[in-house]
Amino acid sequence: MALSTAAPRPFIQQQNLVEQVADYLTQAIIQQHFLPGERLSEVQLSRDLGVSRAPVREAARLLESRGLLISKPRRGFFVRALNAVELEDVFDLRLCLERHAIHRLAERYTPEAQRALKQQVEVLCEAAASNDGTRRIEEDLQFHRLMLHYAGNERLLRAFDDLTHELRLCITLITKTHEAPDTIATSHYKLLDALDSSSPAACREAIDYHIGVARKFVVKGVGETGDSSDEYSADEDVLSR
Amino acid sequence: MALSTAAPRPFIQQQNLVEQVADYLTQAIIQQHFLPGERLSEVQLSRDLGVSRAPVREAARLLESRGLLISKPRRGFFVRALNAVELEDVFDLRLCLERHAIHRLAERYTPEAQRALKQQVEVLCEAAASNDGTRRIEEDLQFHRLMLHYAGNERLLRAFDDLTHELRLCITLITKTHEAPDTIATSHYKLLDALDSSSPAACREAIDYHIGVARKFVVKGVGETGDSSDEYSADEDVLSR
DNA sequence: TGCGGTAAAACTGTCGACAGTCGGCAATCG
DNA sequence: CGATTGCCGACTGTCGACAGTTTTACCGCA
Repeated sequence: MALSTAAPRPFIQQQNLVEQVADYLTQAIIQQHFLPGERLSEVQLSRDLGVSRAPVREAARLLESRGLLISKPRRGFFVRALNAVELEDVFDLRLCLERHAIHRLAERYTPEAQRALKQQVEVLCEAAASNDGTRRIEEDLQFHRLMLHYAGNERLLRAFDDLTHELRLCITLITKTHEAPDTIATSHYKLLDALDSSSPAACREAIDYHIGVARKFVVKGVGETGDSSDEYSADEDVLSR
Repeated sequence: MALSTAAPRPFIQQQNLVEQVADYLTQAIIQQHFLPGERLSEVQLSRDLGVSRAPVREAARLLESRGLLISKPRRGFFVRALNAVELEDVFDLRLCLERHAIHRLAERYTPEAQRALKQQVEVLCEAAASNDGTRRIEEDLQFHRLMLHYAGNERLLRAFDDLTHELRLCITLITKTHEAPDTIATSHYKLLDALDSSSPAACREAIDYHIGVARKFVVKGVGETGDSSDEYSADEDVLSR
């Protein structure tokens, strides 16, 4: 939990402290330095990072809004642990967003978008071949992010980004699962082909298949490690207010 | 998924200062006490509300994550002003979410859901007849919230709630526009009929029409008042990172 | 009168401190 | 011996203060 850097004034120097702390926490969480369900102490973090509690609190709130942390009043922040149902919901929402995006994109598929996506697939394949699991995942997400971007709806992109944070929460669990580079390549080229064809049905089929595969991968991977019980989610009444 | 509202809530629930401030700010914003683009001073708010700056800052961060405020580093917080494009994006995303939701709901349309939605339409009609514009809007949103809820994807509901905050940002502008109660009634009963029919095509058509009408209403209303220039959005590169 | 530069004012980012609260532990009672 | 109650430590919620930066106001100068 506590990192080794015990210097009175560690690496962090200038720029927004809140963002730096947020980045640090994000990395620590998705790299499993903080385990799901683990409680994070504000003072402890302040000491470890050499900053006061204010930036830590604000960063924690930021991560809470991104779904990486959960706050219990007067108890503090806990690392979010996705159970199986929540994971299914995440992929269902992802399907919802990407279906919409690919249709919108097909309506306005410019050569520029085509070029950018094609290039990104190449980068992705390269990453897949390099055996760097984390980078492969990031490049994969970046491809989809590009799709959402060229779909032309900034708000849609933001919703996807919000979701992405939660995706990373569980995806990194299965970084080891090494998908064959050519499988990834064909999987993504299918999306490009569907876009080229301008056929809504083809687009939908392609994206459904694509996300279905990803979902199976992650759900299976998480299922093996076991979904921690959500002891912190105190059965909130979602209909209130 | 707990829809049992009988959860043992504590009788006295002393609300956080943060939440109280957030509620105050939210109300002040959607009631146009703070104008779009206006800068909010932390110290000013602290003085006015009789609290320190810490809760104000945290509340502002919260509203920022909800899209009601925008923060510029070392400049402070500004009330978000939606321009025409952003407004279109909001309704496009809403269409995306609700299309998905109504399909999921059609797959698992329980009598309980049917009853709850029907009842909510009645409440909505009553509100529409009462000439209370704000309440009409809230009951309308609550109907859609119920739809999303019974669709069975909590994450989808959260995405909708996030969007709702931005919807309120502009909807209240046109509170005066008084839609006829029977128009609202038929508009929503069409959704229920589509759900009863269990036909995906009918569901999609109904929700497309429904949201299309709402969109026109709001876009027209905002267009009249004029969309303030987004001088605070410093042309950020959305593709970075 | 218009303009540029400087200084004051105001504000945000950050910090340390205090008080109320929660969870755990131990002493007490049945 | 088990359950209950009171106490203790730790931690969060909140506060006021300081430093650096941005904005504004003012003044001299052309």
